[in-house]
Amino acid sequence: MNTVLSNLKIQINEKIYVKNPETSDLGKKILEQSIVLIDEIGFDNFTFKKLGEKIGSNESSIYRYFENKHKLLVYLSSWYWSWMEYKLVFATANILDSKEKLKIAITIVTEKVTDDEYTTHINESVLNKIIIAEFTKTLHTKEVDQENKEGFFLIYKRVIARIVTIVNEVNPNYPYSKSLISSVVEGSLHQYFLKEHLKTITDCNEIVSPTEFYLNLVENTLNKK
Amino acid sequence: MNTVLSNLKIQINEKIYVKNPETSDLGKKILEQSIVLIDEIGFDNFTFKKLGEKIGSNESSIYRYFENKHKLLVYLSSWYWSWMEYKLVFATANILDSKEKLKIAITIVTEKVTDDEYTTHINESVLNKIIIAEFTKTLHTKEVDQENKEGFFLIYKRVIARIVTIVNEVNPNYPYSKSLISSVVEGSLHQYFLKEHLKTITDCNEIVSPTEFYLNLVENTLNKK
DNA sequence: TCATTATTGATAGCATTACTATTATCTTTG
DNA sequence: CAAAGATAATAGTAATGCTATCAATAATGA
Repeated sequence: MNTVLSNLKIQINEKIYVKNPETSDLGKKILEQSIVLIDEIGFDNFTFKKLGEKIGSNESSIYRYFENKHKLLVYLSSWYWSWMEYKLVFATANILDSKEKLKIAITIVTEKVTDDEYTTHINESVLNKIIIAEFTKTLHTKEVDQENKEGFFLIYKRVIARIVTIVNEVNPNYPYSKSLISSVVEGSLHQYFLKEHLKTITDCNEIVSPTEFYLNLVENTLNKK
Repeated sequence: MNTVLSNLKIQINEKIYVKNPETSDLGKKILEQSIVLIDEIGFDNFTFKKLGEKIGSNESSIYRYFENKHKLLVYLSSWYWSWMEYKLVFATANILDSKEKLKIAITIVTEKVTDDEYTTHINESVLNKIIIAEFTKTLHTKEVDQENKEGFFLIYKRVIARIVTIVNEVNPNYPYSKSLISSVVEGSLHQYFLKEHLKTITDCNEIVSPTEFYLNLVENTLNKK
């Protein structure tokens, strides 16, 4: 069942890759080790040549899977948000109370990520570190509108849309549900970043979690009359 | 008085530049035109060579002012937040009511930016567009801790700290004032970005402003008992 | 005003990056 | 075992991100 699940849950837009990396050993090694290498040296210093050396393969072979490193990052991001969506749907299924459902959803997207043992070649915990450090770079390019049109960010937007739906159930009169949730999802990554690097402008630390902050924020915002 | 003000309000950390660009014509042209060029082609495609061509000067001359384009972006960001701090201090001076002061502060950091006529070589409106599109890139590098130690982000953190102080006046019992304000300042840039590029996950548009959303958010969060 | 110094411009050069192309080798699978 | 497909090795090219050198101006001060 595990394999069935791990195949089913992750569906990546075909335009993001040249050849589907999930279909070969080399492809999976590219995914696995690019996560490790980007975490190690940062996306800006990451090159296909260095990745090739790391996986004992050739630069040109990697180009057969991804046009460039930007697309690879978009792929990894899509994978991450797809996995997040899966967790979200799974955790909120069969929960009838909207408030409870929202609480679970906010927790899922803001809590600390641990590795999912069902996926062998992706370490979600390290991938999460990359998303915290590098995800904004997938959006902040001159090509964002074109890539958005091609559906590169669909899964990310769908994750947000799902939570927005729950917010609208909890409080149909609140007029900023989309901004609230996009702010929570993006902001949570930012709070994790600050907690690590700019500690003086966040309250999040070993004791106070981003989840605690955001649960409180969303509750106060929606339950106000 | 205007010149006095424009000299007084902007004080940039000396470690960010090789030679102070405010001290020469070429330096000012570098600042002025780099803003225009980064806005035009994006920071990723921006090079000192292209900037040199644009200002009719030489690549190597620009290197005498800034070590690399990253430092130039850090400089422009510092300039922006310094200008923002100035506006903030100015607008909240002599306001006695904390709630009113907070309202003004949130408005200042989230409202649409228009050009400040007192500064001749910086177009704040275009600079704001760059900050929306590129500011996170100044932080999301492998050198962030080192650069933070050297004070590269001091002004940004001070802007946030100032507003945090006001939040603490308004509601001394609210335990997440730093996360709230860092979330508002960063999130506001993000909402402007979404409004432009990923409209489906924000409520902000021509009618609803990020300022409206954030004033509501902060009010609901702090006035809850 | 002439000499010194600082600033800028022009040119060259080098290592790295971001690819593309070609050809050889190695695996599958029919 | 032959053909097709995937990968590896090598080479090459244009752009990037610099550094170094030297010449030409401009500013300054003795």
